[in-house]
Amino acid sequence: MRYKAGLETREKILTATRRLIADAGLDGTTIKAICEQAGVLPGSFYNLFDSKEQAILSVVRAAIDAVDPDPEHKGPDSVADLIEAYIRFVTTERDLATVYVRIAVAGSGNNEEIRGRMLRHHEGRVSRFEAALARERPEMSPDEAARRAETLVISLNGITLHQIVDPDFDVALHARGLLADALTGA
Amino acid sequence: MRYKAGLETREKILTATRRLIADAGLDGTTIKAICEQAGVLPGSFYNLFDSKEQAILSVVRAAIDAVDPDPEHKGPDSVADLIEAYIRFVTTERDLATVYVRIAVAGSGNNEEIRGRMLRHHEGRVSRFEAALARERPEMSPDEAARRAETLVISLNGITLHQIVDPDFDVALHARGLLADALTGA
DNA sequence: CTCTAATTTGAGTCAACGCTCAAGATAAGG
DNA sequence: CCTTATCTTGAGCGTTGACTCAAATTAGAG
Repeated sequence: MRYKAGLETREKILTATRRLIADAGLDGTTIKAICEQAGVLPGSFYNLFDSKEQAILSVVRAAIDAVDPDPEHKGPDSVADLIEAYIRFVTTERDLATVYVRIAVAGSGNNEEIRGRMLRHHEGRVSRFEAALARERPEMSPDEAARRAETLVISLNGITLHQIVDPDFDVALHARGLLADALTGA
Repeated sequence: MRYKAGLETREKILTATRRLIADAGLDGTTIKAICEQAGVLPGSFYNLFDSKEQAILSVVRAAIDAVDPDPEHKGPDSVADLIEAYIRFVTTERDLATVYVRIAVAGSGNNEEIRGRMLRHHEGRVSRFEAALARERPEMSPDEAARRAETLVISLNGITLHQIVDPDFDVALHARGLLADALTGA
C-alpha cells in the first residue's frame, strides 16, 4: 500500500470497523458489513489487511490509546484534570469508548495480546491517578492512595460500561461525583 | 420434556452453556461446543431447546437474578450487607458474574429484551442501595443519596468488569473501599 | 506517453454455523 | 409385558462466515 487511494481506503475501512464494533458489536462486525459500510469490496479489503482480526486490532489499539490521551506528557495533572479529560473522551468519542469496553470484555478471555495490552494500559492510568492523588492529598498513606487510584479508574470503566446499557446516562455527573468522593474521604 | 433424563440433560446443557460463555465468550459458545461440553448430541439439544438463543437467554436470566440475591426480601439491609452479598456472589459464582458483564456489553446493543432487563435490574439494585444509604446517612439529601447509590452500583460493575481482564484482582478489597467512600464522604 | 506497481473487481472456495429429521433406544404408567 | 410418550442418535441440510485470485483498472514516476 503506497498510493494515496490505498491509504484513503484503509481509513474508510478502519472508520467503518470502529463504527460497527460500537453499533453492532463484534458479532455484527463481518467482512461483508465492513465492506458495505466502507463502500469497498472484499478483495479490496484483503489488499490492505491480512485478516479481519488485523483490522479490528488496529481499531482496538487506537481505542486503548485514546482512553488515556497524551500518555507521554508526564506533567503534573490534577485528579480533576484527569477526570475531565476522561469525561471529554467518553462523551466526544463514544464509539471508541464503546469499542474499548466491548473488547476488554470479549477479548480478554480469548486473546492474550489484548489482555496484556489492557492490563499494561490499566496500570499506566492508575499510576497517573495515584501520583495526582499523592500530590493533592499528601497526608494520605501510599497504600491508601494506590487503592483509591485503582478504584477510581475501575469505577470510571464501570461508568463507560453503564453508558453502553443506558445511552442517556449522565456520565459527567457521576464521574465528577467519583472525583469528589476520592478527594474528600477519610 | 417430562422424564427425569430430559431434566438432567437440560441441566447439563445449561451448565455447559454458562461455563462456555464465561470461559470462551459468546463467540465460542457454539452448538457444537455446548454439546461436547455437556456430553450430548445436537438432536438432543434441540429436543429440549427451540434454539441456541433460548438456552443462552436461560443462562442470562439466571445470571441477572443471581447478581441481586433475594430481591423480594425488602428487609432493612445495610449498605455493608449489600456490598458483602455482592462480594460473595462475584467470588463464589464467578462464571455467572462474568456472564452478567459479557451479556450486558454484548447484548445491550442488539437485543432489546436483554437491554430492558438489565436496566430494570439496575434500577432495582440502585433502589436498595439508596434506601440503605438514606437509613444510615439520614442527613444526606435525597438527590445526593440517589446519586451515590447509582455510582456505587456502577462502580461495583466496574470491579466485576476488571476481574474479567485481571482474574487475580482483589475484588473484596476494592468493594469494601467503595463502601467506606460512600459512607464517609461529605 | 509508457510502463510498472498498486488497486479494484466480483465470482468463487471451503469450513463452520445453526438447525432438522427419521429411525432407534429408553423410560414409566397401566 | 405392552404401549405410548420421551429421549437420543448422527448424518445431513441450507446459509453465512472469512478469505482467494485472475483479470481489469487506475495511479504516478521517468
